Amino acid sequence: MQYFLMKSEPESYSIDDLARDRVTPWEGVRNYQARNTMRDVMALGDVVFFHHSGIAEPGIVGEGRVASLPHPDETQFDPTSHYYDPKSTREYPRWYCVDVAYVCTYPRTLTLKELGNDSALVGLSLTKRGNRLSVMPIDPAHGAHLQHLSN
DNA sequence: GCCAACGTTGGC
DNA sequence: GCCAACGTTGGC
Repeated sequence: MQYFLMKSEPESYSIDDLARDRVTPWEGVRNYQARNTMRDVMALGDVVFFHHSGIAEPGIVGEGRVASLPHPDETQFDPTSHYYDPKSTREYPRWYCVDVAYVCTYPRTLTLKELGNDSALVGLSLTKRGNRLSVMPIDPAHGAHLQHLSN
């Protein structure tokens, strides 16, 4: 079992939205590295840390689980979608995603600030300066520590 | 709202 | 294939 982290601006999609929906396709990722992680690395049942970005106290707010095999991101085919990609075709889809199922909301936010000061999390790419990846793998030891912190 | 980081685009 | 310009992300 592997650990990953996915970022979202709560204004656009929050952990509460996922709690309500139970499962959602993680659409709208338009970065090749992030796509490759979803398409080639993730497996059913893997743990996903849910990170809120773009707010005063960014941090990890809960957990999800990979709930599907990779599949084409439908929004790339939709001309009315913000994520429409005219260069993508049904035959050769450019963008893939996985479904993410809700697991839990943490009783408190694991703030970026806190995580950046934790000696057990040295090397965590989330807290590296300039990191913009919205989907990233998390080292197993770091993942276990994050779950420990959330209790 | 600023700006660092970094991915993408397009001219050459 | 280089690289400048531009756009986006996201913390602060």
